[in-house]
Amino acid sequence: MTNIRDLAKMAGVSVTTVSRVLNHHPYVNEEKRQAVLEAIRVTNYHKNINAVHLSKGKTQLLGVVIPFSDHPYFALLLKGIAKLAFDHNYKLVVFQTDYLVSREMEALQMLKHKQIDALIICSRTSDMAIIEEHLPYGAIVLCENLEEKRLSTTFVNHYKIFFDALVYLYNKGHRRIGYCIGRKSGSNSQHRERAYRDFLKKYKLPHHPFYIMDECFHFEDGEKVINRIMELDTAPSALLVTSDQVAAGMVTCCQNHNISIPGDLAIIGFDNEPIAKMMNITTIEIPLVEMGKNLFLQAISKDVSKKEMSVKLIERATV
Amino acid sequence: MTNIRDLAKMAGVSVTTVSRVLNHHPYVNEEKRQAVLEAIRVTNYHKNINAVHLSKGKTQLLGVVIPFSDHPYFALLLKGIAKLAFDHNYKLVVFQTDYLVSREMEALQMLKHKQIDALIICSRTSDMAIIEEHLPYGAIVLCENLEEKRLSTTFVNHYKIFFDALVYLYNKGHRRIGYCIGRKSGSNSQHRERAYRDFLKKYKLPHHPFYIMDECFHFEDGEKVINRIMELDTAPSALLVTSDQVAAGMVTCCQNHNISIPGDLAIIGFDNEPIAKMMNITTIEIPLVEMGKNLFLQAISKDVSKKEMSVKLIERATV
DNA sequence: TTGTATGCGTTATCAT
DNA sequence: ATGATAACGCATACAA
Repeated sequence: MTNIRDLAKMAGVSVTTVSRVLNHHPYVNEEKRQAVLEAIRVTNYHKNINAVHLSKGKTQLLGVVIPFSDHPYFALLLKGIAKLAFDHNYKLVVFQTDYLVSREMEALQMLKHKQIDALIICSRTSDMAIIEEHLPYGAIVLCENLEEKRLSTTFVNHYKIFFDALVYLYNKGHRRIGYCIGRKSGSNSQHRERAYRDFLKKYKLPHHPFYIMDECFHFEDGEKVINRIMELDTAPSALLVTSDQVAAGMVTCCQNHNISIPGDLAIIGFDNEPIAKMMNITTIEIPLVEMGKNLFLQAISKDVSKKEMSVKLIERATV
Repeated sequence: MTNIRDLAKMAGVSVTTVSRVLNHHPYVNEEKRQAVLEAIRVTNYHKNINAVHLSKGKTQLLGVVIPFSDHPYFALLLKGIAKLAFDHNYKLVVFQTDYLVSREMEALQMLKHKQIDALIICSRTSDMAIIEEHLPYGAIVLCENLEEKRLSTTFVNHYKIFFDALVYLYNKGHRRIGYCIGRKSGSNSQHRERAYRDFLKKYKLPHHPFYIMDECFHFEDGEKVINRIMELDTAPSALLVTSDQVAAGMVTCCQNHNISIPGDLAIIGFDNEPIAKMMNITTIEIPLVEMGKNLFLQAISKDVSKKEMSVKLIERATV
């Protein structure tokens, strides 16, 4: 494996000069430059990037933490991140956590070990205390609305979105409204729960614990939801479903069970994933690719920033 | 940023001793070990992994090339890879290529630059000549049935699968059978095309170019296929669809257009993705997660191996 | 059991 | 414009 010193010897120049032509620095005689280039050519030389990283203290590597890679929500986020990463010559190390803290810790460890320059956590599992502890080692970007002054975030206002969607359903005549979320513990879910409670209070509607369903992530989970609803004495007449995947699963399942949508059950999905368009599902569009792009920019930026993205209700056939 | 030398000074030992306790080597006095540990504790020390990489010439990083991250086929492959990567303490650098050669080259470059130890290419875009050229820099694993003796592969027998599926449809009475694939140029597609031609020949069926549709990857593409079929004078009575995503899109679209499945159109999907089960789609199960695991093992192995995985027809309601 | 010295391949500083 | 040399932080052969 030929190195920069070998090149220097071959071209009859110093390593510094070699380094200069390698990095397109000015102040190098054209003849010598050609000599170096020739040495590079004959030896089929190429840099050992690890040496560069050690010397520079940077890796051009960005960590991205997602719970699942096979979910459109995160795939679209990733798409936005990857787009800008490519443009800025960054590579991505993807951590698929399945919501396990241990996996997320792995990413944090890599930041500490300087193997990645910064870390984007699309959905956090570990405590904020742990996150903050790792802030000295590099930028950490999150997707939540947080007070913490030392880290950047890109998010949507889940409280407002949820509240508005609930009011929308109320105005359509619905009085028995439930919702499906992913994890119960996520901070986004807490905002949603607060919105739900505030909504019930404002409109003097009774609280029905069975109308709240968690662990809804994938297409298949839509089936579980419908099955559970069918067992209820008084089923909800409308559901807010925080993923079009799950909403699509519900629509499919309802067809099998001859449940009419929106007649028997109205559904509002989230994200405006491609499947929502095809299945004509009313949904709340979240600009995931744009969010991904912003996350990347925040990750490589020296400054801390907070960015709220706006969403859009797309009225289709399930309400 | 404290380093190994600082620790040595603080603990009153040599850097070698520090390195020994850091790497859990034997032959180190317990007292000194404690002294080093104490120094590590008070300084909150942690290794600079880049230095380790430079010194060792390895990174514990594995590259994975996929065209899309938001497609279940590749997501499941990735899941299998990620599972074993975690167990073996490897991290993954994911390259999402969108089938662009330039993106794939990026991955190859990283291999050349020793930033990744090996590379798994789940769907190849660049020429084999380019791939072979990079073989000296690390293991490259592919998902095709290849002769090349210097690289490992994990694959399914696309020729046989296609041929058998066509015969299956024939035996069900179908005489106008078409198929949908992703890229026309991929080597897997070539095997399929050969199977199709051989099938037509054997059963003396006419070749109808319009029965072959490419660029079918995602859910939405199912709609395109149905629209195209509806414009045909004599539409196919059955379709082999190389992704359950697309098959699901077709089923959904057919419902909107009152096209009966399997009455008007029979469909066999591929992969046995979760959506196929929910929508009751007849499909050919490919053990993607298992394939992913095998790909990983091949990537870190010193030996070259070829592994054919077997598939299973799952009969459901679309044929 | 421990330490010295050197290698890993590059970049950066400083002098000329 | 060019070069010598010192970082960068760790691993390891060899000596003791």
